[in-house]
Amino acid sequence: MTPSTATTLTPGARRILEVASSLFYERGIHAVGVDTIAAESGVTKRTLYDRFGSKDGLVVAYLAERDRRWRELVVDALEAAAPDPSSRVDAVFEVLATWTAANGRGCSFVNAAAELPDPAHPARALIREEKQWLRERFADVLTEGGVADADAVAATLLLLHEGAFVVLSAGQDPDAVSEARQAAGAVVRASLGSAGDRAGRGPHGSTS
Amino acid sequence: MTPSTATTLTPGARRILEVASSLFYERGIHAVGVDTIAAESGVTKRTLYDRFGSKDGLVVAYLAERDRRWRELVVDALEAAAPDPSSRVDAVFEVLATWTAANGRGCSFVNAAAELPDPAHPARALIREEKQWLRERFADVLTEGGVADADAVAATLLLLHEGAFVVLSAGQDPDAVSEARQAAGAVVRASLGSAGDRAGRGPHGSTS
DNA sequence: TCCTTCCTTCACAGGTCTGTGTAGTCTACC
DNA sequence: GGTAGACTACACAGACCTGTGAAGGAAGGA
Repeated sequence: MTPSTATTLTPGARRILEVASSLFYERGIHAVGVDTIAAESGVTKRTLYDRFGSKDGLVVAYLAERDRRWRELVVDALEAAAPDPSSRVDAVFEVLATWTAANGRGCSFVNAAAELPDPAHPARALIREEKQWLRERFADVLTEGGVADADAVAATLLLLHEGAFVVLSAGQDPDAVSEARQAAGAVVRASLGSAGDRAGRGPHGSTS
Repeated sequence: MTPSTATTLTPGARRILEVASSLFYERGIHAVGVDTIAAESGVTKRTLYDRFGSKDGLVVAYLAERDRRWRELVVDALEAAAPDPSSRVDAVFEVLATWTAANGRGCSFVNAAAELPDPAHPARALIREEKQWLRERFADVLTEGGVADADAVAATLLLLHEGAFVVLSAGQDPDAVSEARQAAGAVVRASLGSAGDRAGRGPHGSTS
């Protein structure tokens, strides 16, 4: 538990960030004005600009804070899981299930990317890194589990993970996460199977 | 080839829709004002409101038109493909490759969903139907190909398809679509293998 | 000739947006 | 007592937002 970014904030700044985080996520970034954020934080606009410099600065802080909280969950889940690749990958998808249960509006990074087309926007780097980080966690788990083509399998797992987020929120399929979880399990088992023999049962074949 | 929605539009309305489509997609819906759209279409704001009623009406028309064009591509590709499930599923992912090459800002429906949180917004129904439609096309192809658990496999294919879109645009991984295409091929082959033929190369084997 | 459709021109209402300038208060700490 | 930091209060700039009202021109069909 390293002292988080949140700890270094002044009380007003922390309230601003909490309110902004909630409003940006629920309503969208462009749809929420700084006046609203300041009012709901019980703070003046002056304070908001003194703390975060600009609306963009606040947006970046919002994404960074969500990123931090989510990574913490993933890291903790990976440490708590049984050491075999199937269990560890499944733990990541369980975090997704928990996270989406409390965050019904999809992935804040994907949503932010939709609203911030400028590739030079500082938030875009955060978004890119978030996806890459998860992919690397998958690859680590698979490599440590002895999977040969860990990078390729990790790529597939990332696709399933992100696909679940989108199909759940935009497509409104309530089973998306559990579908992804099952498919991920099948992919991991197939990749473990192919380490020894190349047969590979189907992704929807018999489970335990 | 049924006469499309576009054909019934007046010349001015068609220009408005073309411009709005381009601007909404490239910059986002909230970020583009009706003044800009009217000006770039060489049309007055009055005409825009006479044709589409409101900005929301124009947004719905924009999404419906993109939906129509994309479905046309998918239907054509499915008809042109060899009749086996692997080829037909691959054809859908080839459409995705073509489409994303010309549409670098991700899925317009996912982006719209990010900007339109209200579940009652008419665009949300379009978005939900679009994802469902693709899933049903996958399920049809698999059922006709004799796959037993066609629905579950179709769900996985949809996850890979949507995941590719997101990882490409938000995650900025240029290989996302081809990764999804390969993974989809492996999933389909595995599901076929578990029905009849036992070919089952690994999930990351050679593709043609 | 009349009527409809499409579109133009232009002003305007009423609001919201991000961001700044100025002045001053309260609290904690040295 | 002095000082620094956090915060309030509030007006304001300048731009942009969606949407409407009133009046009229031009083309094509009945």
